[in-house]
Amino acid sequence: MERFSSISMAVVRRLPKYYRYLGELKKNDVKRVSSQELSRITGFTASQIRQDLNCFGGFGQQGYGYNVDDLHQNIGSILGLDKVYKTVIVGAGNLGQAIANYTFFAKSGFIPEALFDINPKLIGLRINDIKVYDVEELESFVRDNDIEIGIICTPKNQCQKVAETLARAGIKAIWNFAPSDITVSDDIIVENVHLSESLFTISYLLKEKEEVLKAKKL
Amino acid sequence: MERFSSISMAVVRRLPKYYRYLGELKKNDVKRVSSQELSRITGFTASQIRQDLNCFGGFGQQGYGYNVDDLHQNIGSILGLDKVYKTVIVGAGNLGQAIANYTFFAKSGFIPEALFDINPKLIGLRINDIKVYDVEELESFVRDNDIEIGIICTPKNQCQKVAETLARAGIKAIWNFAPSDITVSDDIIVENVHLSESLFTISYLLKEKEEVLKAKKL
DNA sequence: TAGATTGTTAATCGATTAACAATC
DNA sequence: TAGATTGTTAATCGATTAACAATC
Repeated sequence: MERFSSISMAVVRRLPKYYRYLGELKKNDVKRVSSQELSRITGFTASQIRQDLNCFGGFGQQGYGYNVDDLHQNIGSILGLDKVYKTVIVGAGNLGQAIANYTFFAKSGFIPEALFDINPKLIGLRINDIKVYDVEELESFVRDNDIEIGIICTPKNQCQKVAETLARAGIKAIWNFAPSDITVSDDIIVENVHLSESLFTISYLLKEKEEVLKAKKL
Repeated sequence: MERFSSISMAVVRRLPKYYRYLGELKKNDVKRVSSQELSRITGFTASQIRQDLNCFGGFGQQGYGYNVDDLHQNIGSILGLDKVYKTVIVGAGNLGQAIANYTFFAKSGFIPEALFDINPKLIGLRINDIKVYDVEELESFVRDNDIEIGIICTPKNQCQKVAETLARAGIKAIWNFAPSDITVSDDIIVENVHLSESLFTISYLLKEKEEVLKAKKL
């Protein structure tokens, strides 16, 4: 995926964290917060936080800090959370069902309009009131319903085919949980969630730690 | 989590990708590969690949490249994939079940020994032949069975409590899928999978793209 | 006004890329 | 030997941190 903006991905990937912590402050009725306090909460430096926020505008006020409500709403809007996105979930196994049942996504504006599967036992079921369709109907469904985001929860061997179908139907973004990279046109946004890579990082760190401890003892 | 090693996390997080692509080359009976070819496949630069690999040793040979089998095995061993890790999954909802059913993890050496839940309807069930226990038994189970990795698949409001129980029982690493950060002793490895942050990144990029297109048309 | 804290520039640090001698 | 490609050093680039004037 090509990018045109000057905002670095490092900054973009911190925004959801700010958003989440600000949401918590808001829930606790905190009205103002300084970059120093945000630093304590998030673990980023105060300087970095001020730099990050200033990529998008001067949300703060000297001597005061940031208004929690305002900043929360502003970041939400920067993240595009003030609109609704229609999604489809392809693959109605455990993972697809988990996502269909995860109300937080729907609450955040990502609305699953349908699930798709090849398994006849699943087709026709309703999961969290979302209907499971035959994957044969995926292309027309996406096209006819102006679906923007496709969520791939199929096994590895299906994901490329599904991605191509979604691309043909005019999908704008793909959230891919299959443990394989997919190749689609450059103008479709692809976000991979490679769980095994996350898990392998754990085993690397476990091993590294063991080696360091061993070395220290000698 | 404190780290003592000089290897940067940027490098560590690329290792699983190398491992995966090398596994695919191996499956396709490719015997040797150059950094240039790996660059084409992975999208990293050839220079970066050589730098990364040389953090761990000279696996290549001038004029030849890298032996696929050897490199695959070496990176596997660097990642700690040549040993077996006992795990528990806390939370036997859709996500916990998805992970319990995901054979790839077990094949990679991460063996789920038990699931835990508070829901009496789930306790006693077997999922992919893994028994669901009452979460009350979590602490003693982890302690008595030398569990190394705890996988948290509970809702947000449970995860901190579960993390503390795991910590008390002597867990070495926590893989956290709950949409909240957990606070545990610094010597426990914590890997967070914050799905909403990944999703919000998509909506940011969708919005950014729209704005850029709009600006271009003016 | 004095104190606090931002917005922003400059300095530093770390990661990536380029270049090339070494060598298979 | 000639060609290919690594391992490694040096150069560049980008991201983070420090510093401080502006100002609420």
